[in-house]
Amino acid sequence: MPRIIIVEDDIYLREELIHTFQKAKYDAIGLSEFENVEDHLMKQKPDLVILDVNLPGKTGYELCKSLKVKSSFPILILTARDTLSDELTALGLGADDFLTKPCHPDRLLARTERLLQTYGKMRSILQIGAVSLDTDTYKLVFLDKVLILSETEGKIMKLLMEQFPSAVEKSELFRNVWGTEEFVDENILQVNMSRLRKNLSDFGMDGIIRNIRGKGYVLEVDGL
Amino acid sequence: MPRIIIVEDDIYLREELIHTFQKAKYDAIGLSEFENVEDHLMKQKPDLVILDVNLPGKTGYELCKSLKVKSSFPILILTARDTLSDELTALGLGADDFLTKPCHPDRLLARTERLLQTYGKMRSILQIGAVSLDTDTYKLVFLDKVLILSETEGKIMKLLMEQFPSAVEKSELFRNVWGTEEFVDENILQVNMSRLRKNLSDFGMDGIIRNIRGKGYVLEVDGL
DNA sequence: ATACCACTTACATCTCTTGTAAGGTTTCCT
DNA sequence: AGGAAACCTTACAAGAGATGTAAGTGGTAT
Repeated sequence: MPRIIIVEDDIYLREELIHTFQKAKYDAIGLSEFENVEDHLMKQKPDLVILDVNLPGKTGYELCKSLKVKSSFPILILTARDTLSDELTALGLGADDFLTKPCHPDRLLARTERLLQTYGKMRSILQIGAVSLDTDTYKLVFLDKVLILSETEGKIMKLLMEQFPSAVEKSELFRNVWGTEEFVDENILQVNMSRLRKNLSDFGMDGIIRNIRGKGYVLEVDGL
Repeated sequence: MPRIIIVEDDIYLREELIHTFQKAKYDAIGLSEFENVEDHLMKQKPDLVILDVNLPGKTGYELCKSLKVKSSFPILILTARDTLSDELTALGLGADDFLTKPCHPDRLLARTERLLQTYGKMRSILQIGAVSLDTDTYKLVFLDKVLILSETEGKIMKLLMEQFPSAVEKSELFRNVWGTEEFVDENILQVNMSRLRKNLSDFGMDGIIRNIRGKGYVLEVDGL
């Protein structure tokens, strides 16, 4: 049951949308908090997001832009602003579809369904900016180039991308990559970090893994 | 330069569309033959297809449906029929977007651009019905299950899917997998076919590779 | 019936990945 | 400045997985 998060401040419309999606067998959730929408959203791990444009605080456009940088779920913008320039802005910011209110439920459902289908094939793909990683095969794609990482390096990269822009603690790396919290030998992590960095560097992604002394590692994806 | 194929029987509109896309730095090609559109289209290896609905011969809907079974490029339906039911039909058949004529060039370009961006991540994916194969990593996906093939088996599978529904000759397999036309030892092909079939069978795709005595092999994807 | 083609299994080789070891470099604190 | 702790790098060897060879079985067409 795909999870759809609805970001809409009009309570009445929000409930209506939730109802529409729930009737169609979706796990529809409405957000009623408009502070830190971004964090709330990410925590819910949505399969798709419906976004209004006129929101208290950050606009839907700003939200869309920053969500698209670090997420890989589709975003559908639903708004009362119906000019071409609104549509172009939305699509330009990475929105996957743009519909205007009022919108027939069937149209909304059909568009939603189609997006979920398209993105279904990419369920295993993590995305940060122009970089994407297939977590099944550890295929890294960046600027039309492809690099296939080995299993260990891939797992490290996966963790770094999942937690971006936060840092990943060493203990967490040990737990997730080697299955043990007790990192008897720190060296093994360093060796693999070294290998991964070398590969990334040859690939054109120099210096994107930064060490945090005593803590762990972070991804540094400013330039990309 | 992404290649866009335009399937539209109205000459005037077709030229206008081609011009719009060419100005936007696309490799835009119009189809003027409406017999065997499907074969013509596939030969051009498009990155995206713009499809009219009212065509001589097969309708755009029929075309869309059969293209979607064997291809992996996005399809945008552009039509004068503007009812909700038309849109629902199109989306239901797998169309990636639905726009009505007359359509502002900027809107068309923005929608096209977005589709190309979304599908860009899947450039390396072959698709036949419910089966897909990533030709970089040889990740095979079928019914939410994932199987990662070894390089040799993956290359064989790739050829079979690329040429579907035609057969692949043994000489072609030797050329593409082992880099030599002269198949000194036929056994190596048989061994790898055997291994591939075993893996596919365990994966729930039993008997989909059929031998053609003296010729080669075909994919048999009726049931899937 | 027989010759040809296709299929299968076992085994050895090879490649790629991983962890270990050892030595070097950077950073931080006194 | 000096030393310790944390981090980085390179080389090497063991291990796992993939590939090709060999040899024998089974099926099909004439």
